[in-house]
Amino acid sequence: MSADTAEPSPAAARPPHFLEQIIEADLQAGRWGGRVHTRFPPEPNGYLHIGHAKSICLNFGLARTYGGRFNLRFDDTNPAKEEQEYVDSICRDVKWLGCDYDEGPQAGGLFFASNYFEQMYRWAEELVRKGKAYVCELSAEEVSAKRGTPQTPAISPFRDRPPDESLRLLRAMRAGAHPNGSMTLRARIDLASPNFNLRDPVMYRIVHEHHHNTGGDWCLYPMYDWAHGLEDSIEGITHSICTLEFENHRPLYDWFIDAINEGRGPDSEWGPRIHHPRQIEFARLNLTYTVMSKRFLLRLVREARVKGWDDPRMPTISGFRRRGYTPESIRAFCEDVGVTRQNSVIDVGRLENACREHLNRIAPRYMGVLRPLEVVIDNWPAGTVEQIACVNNPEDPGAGTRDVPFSGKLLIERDDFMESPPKKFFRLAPGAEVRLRYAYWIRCVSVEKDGAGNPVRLRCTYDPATRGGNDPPDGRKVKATIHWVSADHAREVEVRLFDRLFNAEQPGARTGDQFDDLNPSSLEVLRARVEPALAEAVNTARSDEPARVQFERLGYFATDPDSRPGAPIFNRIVTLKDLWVKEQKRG
RNA sequence: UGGGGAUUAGUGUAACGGUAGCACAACUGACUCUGACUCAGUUAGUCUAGGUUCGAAUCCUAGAUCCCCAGCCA
Repeated sequence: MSADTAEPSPAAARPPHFLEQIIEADLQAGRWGGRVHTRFPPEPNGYLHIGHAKSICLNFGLARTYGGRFNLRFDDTNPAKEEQEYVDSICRDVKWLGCDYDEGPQAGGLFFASNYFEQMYRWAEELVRKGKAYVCELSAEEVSAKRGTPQTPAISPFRDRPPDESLRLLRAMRAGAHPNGSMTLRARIDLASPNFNLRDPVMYRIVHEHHHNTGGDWCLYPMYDWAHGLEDSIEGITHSICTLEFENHRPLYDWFIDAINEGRGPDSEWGPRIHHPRQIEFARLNLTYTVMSKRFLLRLVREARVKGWDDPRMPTISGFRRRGYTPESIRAFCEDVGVTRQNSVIDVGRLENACREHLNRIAPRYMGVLRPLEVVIDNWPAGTVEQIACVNNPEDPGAGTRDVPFSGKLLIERDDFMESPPKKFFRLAPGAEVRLRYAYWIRCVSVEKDGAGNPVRLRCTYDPATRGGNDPPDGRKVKATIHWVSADHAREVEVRLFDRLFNAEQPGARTGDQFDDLNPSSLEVLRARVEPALAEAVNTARSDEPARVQFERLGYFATDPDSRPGAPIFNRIVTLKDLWVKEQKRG
């Protein structure tokens, strides 16, 4: 298993990307006292997806590269959407990815924005007293109506309310004296700014709702723009990395911290200045044939179009985990796609490739037949069973061999036989000869069919001189090797095959509704027949991680948690590359 | 229409005034007891138009295209 540990050190092999360049320049300039401290700040309102994985790996990787720390922080400022279930799943996913926030050299810790509510509130009162914030009694609809246009300013009739009065109202808001939506605390910035985010943004709104962490302590909840920079500041974050759509929010991020710091200093009545991190934006990950929005994924789950957040077809981290992806391969993928400020769409095939690359190194091989076709070997000595030694992993010489029983009644893959094969079909056909992997060469002498004309049994002969699958002395050649199982020894197992969830490269591009591009047949469940050693290996596997194996010539498979003792279920993680499929599509 | 960003082979991504390189995809071929893996090779690119310069993907000017922004979401 030594191949498993070989993961290239990411930042070493390539030129530094723009974030690394920024950090190196900051380090060079002595900013932050040489510290690097990053964070991943999810809102617990859904499960993490592969796009989040990129952000997690980025933030954690930066901390690792520069000997810094990495925090996991829940940005839990909206109780209406957040749940403990999501908190739990996020913690698990981040750890599974190998980005440990509470153990190891990068451990910065686990935090909740909601634990800072008291501190944030004190700063809010400070801004009110400084005349930088005021209580506004406009309704949401009125604010919207008075937003103005890019050219005309917004209108806010309460912005000149005296600080004392705002302070009194703010305290009443906090005390629960007012219903949802009746008033807000707003920052007094610039009603005419072409950046709408600066048109006196809301800092606090009233939400009478139970919070997963603070329970009923608060009915006043901070908005993202007010809260986020403060969270970063409190934790001593140096580089606050977020996605491109927050670019227009950066002036606000800076404004709030500057507003708090105004008048602060060593001898100030307000206290010392607070830490001011730097927000930097990068382009989020997009994948072909994939929808990444949490809202949409939630809909898939709620409308039962998939079996849950961890359905192996979902682009969630838990979905990939259940499907059988390794964290190593997801990390390698995130490293591979790079970090820039350009919007892009990555070919989902690259994720699959990263997975194949890792699994090829570590997955033991077995033989299994998905759609069986019976083969009877006419000249096989009746009643005899031979044990065939099979290589466990050609990529890993230390993996050894196992015995697979061989007999006169076999099962092969339906796709490996064609009655009237095209020119480039090298497998079994009437009169044709193939190698059974590690076993013998067989020749098809006749085909038995059912009433509908479908082949149900192949009658073949074997060549004893090809024992072990080796070339016979007469110099004969075969162009194909196929997999097989002994019919009477094979175990039946459930296999789940997945196709992409969407038929369109960019779901929703056609009609505007991503649901219109859902692939109706993205799941196929089969009863497959596998060699006995596989069934045994699975029973002894650890339960916290799936057993991952290669079915020779078919793909990589992982045991699903639905498995029961003696009744394993295999998810196909990804197929092997298949040039024959490509050849067929070419026509 | 206002503001903020981005444009380099099919897709991604380097090159930071000095030979446009890499990965994936595609296509050839070699190897092969997995039509896998591996290896070798081929095709193919600086959004446009001007300018500065001995020299421009890089700097300047003008334009084009795409993305984001008018939640009491994050």
